[in-house]
Amino acid sequence: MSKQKLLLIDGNSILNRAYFALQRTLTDSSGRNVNAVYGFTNILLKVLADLSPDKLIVAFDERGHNFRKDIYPDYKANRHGMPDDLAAQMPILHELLSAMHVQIVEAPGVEADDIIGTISHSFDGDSYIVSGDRDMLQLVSDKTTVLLTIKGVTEVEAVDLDTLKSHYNLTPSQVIEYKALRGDTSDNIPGVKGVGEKTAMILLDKYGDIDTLFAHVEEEKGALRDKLVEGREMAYVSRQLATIVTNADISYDLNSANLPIYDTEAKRIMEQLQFRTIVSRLNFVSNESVSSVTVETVHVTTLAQLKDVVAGCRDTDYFAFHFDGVNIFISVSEAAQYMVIPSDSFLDELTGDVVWEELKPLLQSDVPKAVYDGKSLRHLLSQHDIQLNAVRYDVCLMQYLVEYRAYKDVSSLAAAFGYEALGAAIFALGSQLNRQLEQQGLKKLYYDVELPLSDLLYRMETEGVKVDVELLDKMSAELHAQLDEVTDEIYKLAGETFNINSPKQLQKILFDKLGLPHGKKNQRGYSTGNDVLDKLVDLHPIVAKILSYRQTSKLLFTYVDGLRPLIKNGLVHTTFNQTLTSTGRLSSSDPNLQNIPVRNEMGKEIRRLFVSKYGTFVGADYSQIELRLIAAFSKDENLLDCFRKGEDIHLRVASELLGIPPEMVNHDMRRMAKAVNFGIIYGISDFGLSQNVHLSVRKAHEYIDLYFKRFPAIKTYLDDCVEQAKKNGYVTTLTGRSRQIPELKSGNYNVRSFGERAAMNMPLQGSAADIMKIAMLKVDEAMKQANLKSKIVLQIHDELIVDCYPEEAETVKQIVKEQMETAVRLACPLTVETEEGTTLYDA
DNA sequence: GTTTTCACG
DNA sequence: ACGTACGTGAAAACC
Repeated sequence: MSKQKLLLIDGNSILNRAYFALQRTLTDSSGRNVNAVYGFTNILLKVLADLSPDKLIVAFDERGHNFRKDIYPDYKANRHGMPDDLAAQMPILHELLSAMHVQIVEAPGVEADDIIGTISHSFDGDSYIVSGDRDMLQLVSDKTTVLLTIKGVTEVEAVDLDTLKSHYNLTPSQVIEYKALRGDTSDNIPGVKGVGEKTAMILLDKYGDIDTLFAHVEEEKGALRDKLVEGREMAYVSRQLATIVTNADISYDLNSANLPIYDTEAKRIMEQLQFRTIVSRLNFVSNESVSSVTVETVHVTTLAQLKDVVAGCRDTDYFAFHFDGVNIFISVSEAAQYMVIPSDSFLDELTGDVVWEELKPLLQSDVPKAVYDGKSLRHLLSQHDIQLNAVRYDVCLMQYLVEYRAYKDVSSLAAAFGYEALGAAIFALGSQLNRQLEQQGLKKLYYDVELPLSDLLYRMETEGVKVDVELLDKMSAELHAQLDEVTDEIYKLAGETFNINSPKQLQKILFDKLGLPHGKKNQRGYSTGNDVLDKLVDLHPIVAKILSYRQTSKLLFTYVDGLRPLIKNGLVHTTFNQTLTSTGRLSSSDPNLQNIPVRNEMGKEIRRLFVSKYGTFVGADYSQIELRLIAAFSKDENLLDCFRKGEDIHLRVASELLGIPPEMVNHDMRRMAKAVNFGIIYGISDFGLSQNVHLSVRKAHEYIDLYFKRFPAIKTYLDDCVEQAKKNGYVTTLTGRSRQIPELKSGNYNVRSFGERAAMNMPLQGSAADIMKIAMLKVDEAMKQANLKSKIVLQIHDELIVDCYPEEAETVKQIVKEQMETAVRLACPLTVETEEGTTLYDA
């Protein structure tokens, strides 16, 4: 568990700042001025977005007895109360915050800063305090950061221990000492008369605190000494006034200090306040689904009971089954579930063996089942020699299609629907999500693609890929030797030893010690990425060595030595994640077999490590599938014509862009056109293109304009994607798979631009993924029909790898090519190329 | 845990 | 003026 982030808002301070920052009046539907509430809400949303905290509390001053008045009756006497116009907005803000279920803390006689001091002091995660009040800086610590509003309330400046030292030259406790000397007219803290900002800083620098100062006060001379002696008492009173209490008697509940919930009530209030832009930016949830469900859990302890449960399951439309590796949950109702805990003690009746023997026929039967992540469940059950059959509802897959959300496990999915009992949750979700699939027109995608695919992926994972362990050892030794050599040369050239893997240390060597010109900055210092290093390669021999070091160490640690612990009986079994990406692609991990080097010769050698189990690999990949899709979707005749004639697309685009015949296009021109084509797929931007081809942004912009002139239908199509996304909030693929793009509602240009590019890219990348998934199932089916024993083992987005018996290789090639090319019918032909070889290098 | 870098489509 | 190509995962350093 990571450290929790708690966001604490100084309510009065922020509302006050917002009021004075927004000079104009904003009226709500009933004519009240709500400008301060509006400013407050904006800064709250901004900080929430920037920081993504886990918890939120807003603190307010409470009018009433104030102990500071006991110390100094004039305290805050200068504040002639708030303007009526501002005071009237306080209850409106309270109403809004309550509607968003934000926890408000206030206590009689306690000021907001004391509330915040107390909460942040006792919170053991990281606290972030938002305030316009510089007094708050005294609360800064290694776990507390203060976000000060600047420029009114539109932005905040984060002050932690380092920035407090570097920008203000103060320690947190000195913030108090400073105020004791200087005072504060706005709170009517007197300070020492005649001591201002400058003098206070000088004195603090010299003595550190006022105790030391007054102990040495006789060393000061002249007027200053007199002023200090005179103001001594006031300084101590001021210090007490300025000190924020960290043990105030307040009550609050961190457990319910949740982030704002934007439900129908919050929406209603915001609409009433006429916060139109805010309303359009937020995703509101309906209140209906949040109510929690009570479920009865029956603990099954005897064999007779278990037999009853099994009989009950056989007698229903479907039942839910869940196994987390320890406990078993079974449910035939959304209001109740059975829990079985297989015992490992032979004294108990329900030992693991007994339980699994009883459940095996049920799980292997044709009785429909609801499960969460059937693929993982299959792996778990296979350890008990059970083959799961007839999964109807895989609620993990269903949820992924209905609404893409990163529910990382079954508990968070169940919780999102108000369930604590997993069995009952899976049962209920089965039929509920089925209805939603129906409503969204996604039943075909689920039943014909994703559900059967999860079974195929299970078989692919189980099949595994064979590794040449002997070669692995040899490569490891070679690369280690190579790496040692390069390391020595780098140390020699640098004149010292350092950690080459550390960007921080590398920066010091390259830019400070060797004085090489630095490029772009990252969060701490200058980037040492490859694109920067490439430009420096002619300036110093060390640069090439570092690039060589990087390449070798990447290959060695990630692909060679990194692979070793994942080898089981000479095989590696990747895991395909079917519910991770926002576009519908698969991802692969442990090991990731979708990013084995191929782009340069040295890296490609890694592919020799992966060898065929049955004799030979057949590889088949779609040629330019995404470009063909954009041609098909946009119906751009120019592009379609090119693909129908089977021409070289990059060559054709280069010739169109430069206005020269294809035979005049040279290698560089083609490379540039290729980059433009990629840009189109990614949601083009002039900057992105310029970075990629090393062109000026201006030039890149010209090429993009020119491209759209030559391929006007593409422009229309891409604009349409963005417009659809703005109108509906989502974009879709060929199969109806959808992706929400809330970024388009952002007030931030960059976030919004990202949303636009994603809206252009997802239908292409996602449809390509859809097609490949359909193709995989068709290939699998066709191979089964032909009684082949060869097995699909890998999918690399637009490429399939089949582990083949040599005598089946030719048939497999035919089947794979045929099925992939005809997986769907489009306005643009799809073409597939096949290769064959005994290792992944050759295939 | 987050950042940086780099491997892939 | 902003500060970027789309989608991923792994390793090491950093904090």
